[in-house]
Amino acid sequence: MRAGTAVLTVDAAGMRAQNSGLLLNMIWRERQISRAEIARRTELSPSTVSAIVADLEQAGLVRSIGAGVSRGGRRPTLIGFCDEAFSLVGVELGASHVTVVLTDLRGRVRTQSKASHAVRGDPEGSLQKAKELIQECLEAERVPRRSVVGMGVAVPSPVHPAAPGKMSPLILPAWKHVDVKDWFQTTFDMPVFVDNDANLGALSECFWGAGSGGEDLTYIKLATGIGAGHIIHGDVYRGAGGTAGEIGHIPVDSNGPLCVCGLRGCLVTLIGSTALTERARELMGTRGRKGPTVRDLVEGARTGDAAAKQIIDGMGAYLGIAVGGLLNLLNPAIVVLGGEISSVGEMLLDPLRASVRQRALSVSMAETRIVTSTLGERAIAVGAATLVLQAALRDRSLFPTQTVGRTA
Amino acid sequence: MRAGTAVLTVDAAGMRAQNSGLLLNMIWRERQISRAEIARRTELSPSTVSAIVADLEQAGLVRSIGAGVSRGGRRPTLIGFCDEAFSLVGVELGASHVTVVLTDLRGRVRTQSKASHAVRGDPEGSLQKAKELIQECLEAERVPRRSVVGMGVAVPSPVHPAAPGKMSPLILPAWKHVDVKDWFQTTFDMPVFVDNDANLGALSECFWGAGSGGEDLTYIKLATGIGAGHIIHGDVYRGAGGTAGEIGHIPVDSNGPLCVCGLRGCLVTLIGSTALTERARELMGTRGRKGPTVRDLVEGARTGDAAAKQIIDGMGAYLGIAVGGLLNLLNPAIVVLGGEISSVGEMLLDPLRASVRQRALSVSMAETRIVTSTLGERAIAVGAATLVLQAALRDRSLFPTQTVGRTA
DNA sequence: TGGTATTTCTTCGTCAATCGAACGAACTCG
DNA sequence: CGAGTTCGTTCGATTGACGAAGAAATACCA
Repeated sequence: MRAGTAVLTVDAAGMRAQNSGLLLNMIWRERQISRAEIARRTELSPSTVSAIVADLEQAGLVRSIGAGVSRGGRRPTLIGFCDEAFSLVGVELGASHVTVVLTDLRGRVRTQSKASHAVRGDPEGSLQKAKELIQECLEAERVPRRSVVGMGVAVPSPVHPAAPGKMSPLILPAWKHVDVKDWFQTTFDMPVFVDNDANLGALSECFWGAGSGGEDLTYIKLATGIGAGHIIHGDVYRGAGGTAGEIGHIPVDSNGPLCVCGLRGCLVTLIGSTALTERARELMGTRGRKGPTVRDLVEGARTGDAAAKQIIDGMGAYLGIAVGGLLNLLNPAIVVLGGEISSVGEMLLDPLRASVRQRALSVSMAETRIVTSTLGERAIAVGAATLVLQAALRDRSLFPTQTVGRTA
Repeated sequence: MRAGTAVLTVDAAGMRAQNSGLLLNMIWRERQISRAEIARRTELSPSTVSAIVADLEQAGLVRSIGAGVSRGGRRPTLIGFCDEAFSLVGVELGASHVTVVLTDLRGRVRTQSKASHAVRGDPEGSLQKAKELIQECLEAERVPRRSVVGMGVAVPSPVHPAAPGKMSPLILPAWKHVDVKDWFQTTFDMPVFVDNDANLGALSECFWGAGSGGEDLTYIKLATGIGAGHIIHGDVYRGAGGTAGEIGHIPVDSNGPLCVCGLRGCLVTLIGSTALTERARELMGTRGRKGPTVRDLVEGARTGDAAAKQIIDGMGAYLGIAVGGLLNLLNPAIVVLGGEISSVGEMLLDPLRASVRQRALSVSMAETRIVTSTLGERAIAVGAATLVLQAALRDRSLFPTQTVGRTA
């Protein structure tokens, strides 16, 4: 009994908000565009476009960046987005580390800082650590508090849409009594957005990586845990309870080892970092006291180590079972693999694609590109910052109204 | 590099269109509501609401339906939707039959007609059959052509968003040179919408069945083929290539029989109608010349036949593997089972839920309701009609402008 | 029973945002 | 160097929503 999308009503002011938002997005996307061109594309009248652009210029969001090429008459003045007018803070609370980035409005990292920390078991300490790192970043760039739009936080837990600050008691039991969103909001007094790490990896890829230009992709984070994030119609899709994308607990081998979740042969027990390094210890021998790491595995694969290659082949085969199901069920335009191990590139993609081909309809396979991420280890923290950007590009009022415009 | 939803720009007329559309939806959803209540909920001014309601009344879409209860002052005049003002045509091209329904704007079937036909191999004959049935329905109710909003067509093939009239050459090779959408459009000269049968079953459930009230569900059609349809944020999700929901070809048993798609142990080879009836023949013996049908199986299960129960148990177990993956990947709010066999209800749901519990995270499991459809065999044809309704509720201009208003 | 407060809905003047036409500025092309 | 084109702005007209005020209908209370 549901019907058309429940949009908000519009009055005269809402009309302006909607149109100016649309223009802001267009200018952001196009990087440089003339008023005349905007008028042609939006079918708004030239006078309206001029008025709105003046508004945006006043707010310090866009500015003139010289003249374009003539189309047979007066040369157009190009309008560009002020990428550096505001800053975004992105925080990644990983399983065992905290990463903070300070980016501009084009996802470029201005400062970053990172610290190892046992996040899972120590909420208070982790938050304190995050606070220090954030302050460090803000001070390093002498960023005035006024110019920070907001803060995005990536957490290693599903996030329920109705209570975005609460962690899953199953995944992070120690965090039971903490509300992450509230804590950051009260500590830093700015808008805070919280989401799952894989979801934010997906958002990052959609904005800045392999999926840029598209609106639908799935990102798979290969690390200690295996998680996926879906972007559907340009938005993170969280599912009814926020657990969409929990690909790590898909059973792929009914004879596999027992998983913490209670099931047997979950993907994560077979290709999670722990499983990989254990297998590496068996096949490649111990390196130093602590045995081989994922980094060693990547290194081994690069230098042609047969054992490393074998491990990654096996990983591709298992992962293919889950990805095959994904293609049949969701048919995403792109599947992006992230996490440290994904840096081996084709070495993982080849066996993966072969495995998927055995399990997915050729049609869905043909429509889907499977690639590895090129954004590196900051992808998730940047994705967190991107969550703020996405919100602000939708709702202009999130950009602080600044008196002295810093432009770029 | 994508940002805020690419909405259209708004001028004064667009403002009215948006607001009147919103109001129309609200009246449709609420069935009866006063102008004052609309004004409170939409935060539109009372004068504006009155003006828009007058518009809608003029167009024959809504009408006064008496007075409501007073809240301490003048009694409100309730406005209701004219459910019977227009008609919708829904066509289902099944694997071996053609069904046509004529519904009102509340999904109620006014007339229906159905014929067996070998649809897969005979495009021309099927279309001709459909034409006859449609004309039959239109004449039976003496529906003036003017009052038909449009036609929805369900096809047993994935539908590519970019070419909605073309069938998949893999699934329906004989239909290669036919454009279904074009054919119906030129034959009946009205708006035509085409989609996959499972997608339309899902839409039907979302509007009129188990999912009504919600915006996210997955429907699984259990028949000769096994297909799923996803409703995400109130909309059919088709994926990049239109093959989202091809759950039938998820491999659930690596030792299973070979499937037409080239893989082994696909869900459809294990729990498709053919597999079920074959298994029934083994366990229940032949009934008459042709062996047991799905109907016999349902009947057997109802009357407590042990063999039938065993077959359905097995079906639930296999289906659970696929549904478990679905819950982990997509975390829908509701999973609805459709198709003839689903009428056994709990008999299928029990083993299914047990199987899913072994394969899905308890979190996603807890958030998801798994139920059987109650809409019966017309669900898909009605879903096709609903596709037209959904489009028209979004874009009022799809409703024909009629001079003499037929109301309800 | 009658008066007052409340709620509903309409009327009418005001306001805000867009549009369209006209205009000046800047440029290309022949 | 002039004609024609394109770009951006200015200004009056139009449109739709809003707000205040008023009329109608009803509940509540003395």
